[in-house]
Parts: sequence; C-alpha cells; structure tokens
Amino acid sequence: FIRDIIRRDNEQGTYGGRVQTRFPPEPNGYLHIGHAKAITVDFGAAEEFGGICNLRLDDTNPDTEETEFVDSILADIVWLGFQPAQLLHASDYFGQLYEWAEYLVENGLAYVDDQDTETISAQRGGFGRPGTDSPFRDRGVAENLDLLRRMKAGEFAEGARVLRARIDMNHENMALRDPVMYRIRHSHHFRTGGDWCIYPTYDWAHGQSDAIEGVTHSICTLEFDTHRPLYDWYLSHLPLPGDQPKQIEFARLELTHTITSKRRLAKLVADGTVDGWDDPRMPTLRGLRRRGYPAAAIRAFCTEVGTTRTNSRQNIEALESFVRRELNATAQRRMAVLRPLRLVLDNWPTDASGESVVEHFEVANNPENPADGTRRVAFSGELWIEADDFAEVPPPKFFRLTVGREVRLRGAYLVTATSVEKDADGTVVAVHATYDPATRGGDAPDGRKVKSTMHWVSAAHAVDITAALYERLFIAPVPGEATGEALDDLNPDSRTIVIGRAEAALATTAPGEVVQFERLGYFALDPDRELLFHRTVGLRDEWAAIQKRQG
RNA sequence: UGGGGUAUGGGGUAAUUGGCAGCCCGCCGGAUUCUGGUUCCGUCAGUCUAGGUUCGAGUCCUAGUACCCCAGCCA
Repeated sequence: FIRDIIRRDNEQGTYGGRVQTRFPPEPNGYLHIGHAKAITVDFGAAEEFGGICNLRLDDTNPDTEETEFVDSILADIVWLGFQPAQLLHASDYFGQLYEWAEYLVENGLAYVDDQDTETISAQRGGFGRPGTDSPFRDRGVAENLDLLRRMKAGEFAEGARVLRARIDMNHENMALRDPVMYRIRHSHHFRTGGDWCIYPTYDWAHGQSDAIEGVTHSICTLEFDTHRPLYDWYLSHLPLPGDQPKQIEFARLELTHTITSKRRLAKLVADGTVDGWDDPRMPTLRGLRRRGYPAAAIRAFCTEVGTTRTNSRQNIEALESFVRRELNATAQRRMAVLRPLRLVLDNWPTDASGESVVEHFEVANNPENPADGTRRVAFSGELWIEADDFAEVPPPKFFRLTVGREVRLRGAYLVTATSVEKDADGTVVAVHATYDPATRGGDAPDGRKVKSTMHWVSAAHAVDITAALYERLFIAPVPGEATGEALDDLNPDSRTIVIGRAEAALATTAPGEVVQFERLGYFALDPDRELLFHRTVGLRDEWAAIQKRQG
C-alpha cells in the first residue's frame, strides 16, 4: 500500500516526482530483526522509485544515546546490504528547531508552562475526559519569549518548565492536548555536548527534521498513527523551506519465539542470560550474522512478508525457510559427526608395515553448485559415523545402518555392518563392518541400491570441533508457548555444546563462513573462537519427524 | 471510558478497485535423488458475524463482534 501511495503522489506530481525516505533509529541500542523490516521498507521504497534514503539518528534524548550505537547501526545497515545516501542527525537541526519554536511563540502557538510533570499529566484529562487549561496557557508573547530564552540559557532546573504547543486541551486526540515541545535536561549530549540544555521531544523534532532534509515519505510504525495529526499540525504552522512531508504508518514485524523489545533484550544482556548483544541466540542483526544468517536471506524474508497495516506475527519457520534456501545454494558441504561412533572395516587392507591403507576421494563441495568444485577427503579402515546413524535394533522405517544391512558411505564405498562391540554397560562403542571393494566411489557395478547414504570421517585424519547447538532463532519458549513475549518462557537449556569430529578440510574453512554438515544442518564458523560452530537452521529430516510423531 | 487503526486457509500476504479468491511458509501424499537435504508434482484448507444493494460482493451500504494503538518532560 505504501507503493500505491508513492505511485499516486508521483502521478499527481505532489513532490515533483521526487521520492526521499529515511531510516530514523534512536541510537540507544543495537538493531534487530524488527529493524531489518523497517530498513527494507525505507530503503526499498526509495530504491524502487529511483529516490534516496538517508540514515538519520533520532538523537533528541541525551540521557539514553551513545556514539557506540551510531557506529553499530551504520555497520549493520551496510551489512544488510543497504547504503544510506547520507548519515544525518536530528541534533543537526537543534538550531533551526529552536528558531521555529520562537516563531510559534511569537504567533501565540506555543507557551512556557511552569508546572511539573504530574500536574501537566493530570490536567491532560483522559480517554473521554476533557483536559483543563494550564494556568500559564494564556501568558503573553513577550513573557513566553523571555522564559523560553532563559530556559535555553540554562537558568532553570530540570523539570522546572517546558515549552508546549498551544493547540486544544479538549481535543479528542490526546496527542494534540498541548504537547510538550522542549524539556530541560542538563545532560551531556554525545554530539552537541553541553551546547544545549533544552531538548526537543520526538514529536517536535521528527516532522521538522523530515522537512529540512527534503523527505517526501516519512515511513514509520503503526503506533505513531495517532501522532500524524500532530506531525501535520507542526508542519502546517511553520514557514517550511519546501514541501510538507507525508507520514505513512505500517505494522512492525513480530516473530514467534522471538523477543523484539529493546528493553527485554537489554535485560538479557545485563543479567547475563546471554553473552552479549551479538550472542547467536539474540535476534539482533549482529546475533543473526554470527549465527550464520545471510543478509540476503533476511532481506528476502522482509520483502516477502510485505508491508501492511495489520498487526501480525510471523512464524519463525518462515524466516528459517529463507535462510535454508539461501544457504542450500551457497554453503559448502563438509562431513562431520557430532556424536561420534567408531566404525571399523574388518576387511580393509593394510600396507607392508601393517598400517591401515589410506585412500582419497574427490567429493563435491556443493552438489547444488558444481562450480564450487571438489575436495580430497581421506578414507581409511577406521572411521567415525554419527551415533544416530546406527541402531542395534532398528525402529520401523529406519533406513540407516544396522547389523546385516548395507548402506553407502558418501562418496566412498558400500559397507555392511556385521557386529557390534559393547562396553560393560552394554552400550555400543564400535560397529564392525565389511566394505565391498567393487563399489569404490559409492556405486555398485551390479546396480544394487541402498536406502541410505551416510556421512563419515576418517579417524586418523579427523579434527576436533566444538559445536554449539542452539534452539530456534532466539531462545526457545517452552513447548506450546510460542509467543516469546514473556521472559519466563525462555528455555535455559537453549544451548548445548558438543565435541565432534570433522574432516581435515574444515580446518582451512574461513571464519564467518557457513558450512553444511550434510544432514546435520548449517553451521557458522565463529569468527571469535576457533572451530566453534553455531547451528543456524536444521535441515528437514523425515526420520526426526517420524521419531517425534512416535514420541 | 473518548479517539484512531485492523480483520482473507494453521501462519503471512495478494486480488486489475464490483467479475474465475492467487502466492509464500507450514501440513499431508507421491516422484526424483550418492545428504531422510534439494528439486518436481499433487492434496487439504480461507474472505470476522448478521442483514441489505446487485445478474454478480473479499470489495459497496447498515448494524454488530474481536484484536491493536493513544492519557511520557521516551521514541
């Protein structure tokens, strides 16, 4: 629908065919998946109509904002794949905003109120209850101007006075009951330092900032809907340099199993539930990136969900589906086992000195993309296979290895399990098997088929890996509670660390890359710690589904 | 409580503005497959309710219902 609005404006020549948007975060935290949607909408709209989109930091509250966040916000936007035309700050306009404030005062449209927050709040009335005028509402222009200048000069204590727009204390829209324009804050601002001790509120700063920058379509989220009349009121009462921008609201993105409240996320970081803003369980863009979610997948997802005015919550599965689609096409395949079980080929040859012969196979790096080539993988008579891939007593529909059954070791040989070795507890510690030398490469000359192809790692050539397995995108709520709204829902066991074995080629994989461990899913090589992996999303596994169904 | 906003399969989103309700995710079934992945084919399933206008209504009218937002000197 945003598209339709812009198209109509272009047809009617409202802004001379010009399209300019902006992404206006407050620099008080890290960007998360919800922001990705806003970024995609803001930048996407400009891109589609040949316009521009700026990044504007909405830094009107000196108490909560920091430079650190400005840097991270810009970096995350660029990582997502967008390039702001300019990096701007609302604080750049403090001077202009103040001049306009005096202008409104001179026109009898703003006044200084000497009352405190509680009193003003009480006078505002309530839903269906009219407000009452402040006793200072009608003081003269000269006195207002004098007081405003003294506010600016720093003569008053914090909270002593505010500047309010003089609109209508009985307006049915609470936003128009003489909203506050300036509050006194003797705080250090990360950009303007101590230059100012009065700071504009969001409402007083936002539309004017848009107008100054030449924004045509000011896209924001639904909760600002009732502020639009105020947005328009300010702009229509000011001598603007250009066209009056238009505010358009859309529904923010919400995901199941995902917390997108900055307050709650900050709490998780503060109380140590997660390791930081970039913890792979966090829905921040940094967390997602560390977890291996490709920017392209996030962008595609945000585009797919569309922009509407309907409050809704997306299933996390939808996002994961985009991640899988992207990773399936790009991730390099490697063989690894997370829960190693020894597989011994009893008829594997030994060389003259009695050592197990080593053979090498060329394995495709990604069957989806032959251009990615192949790699050499060592094979020998002693291997590691996934513990789940063997069953002493196979359940129904189990296709993998069991005594007496032949399966394929991917890219190598067909093998048949012959017996098991157990420890004192009766736990299987090794599986013995024979291989068929005629099946080198994995195909039987007689054309016989096997129901399963398994991944494997040569024991003598394996490297250790530490894999962190995470539940879901963030922290999985308890089963059945899929809202992610309450911190109480969080699963404290959302991370499991396992020590596995992988083929030697993994040691040369670049940090930050995502590999697919065949059937096990996609893993991101953590840039910060050597050989630590985060599972991004699992593959769809019919066997796992069957197990789940059977309880 | 006054104002504003929104309702389309299990989830999300389209519908040339009154003309065959389409697409994505998921589910289920089948085919292909050296990953129980991928790919392909197919099935199930929807216009919040009640009236009305019309040859024809998701779309227009009337009356309801449900959910979301607003009473910061946060954004």
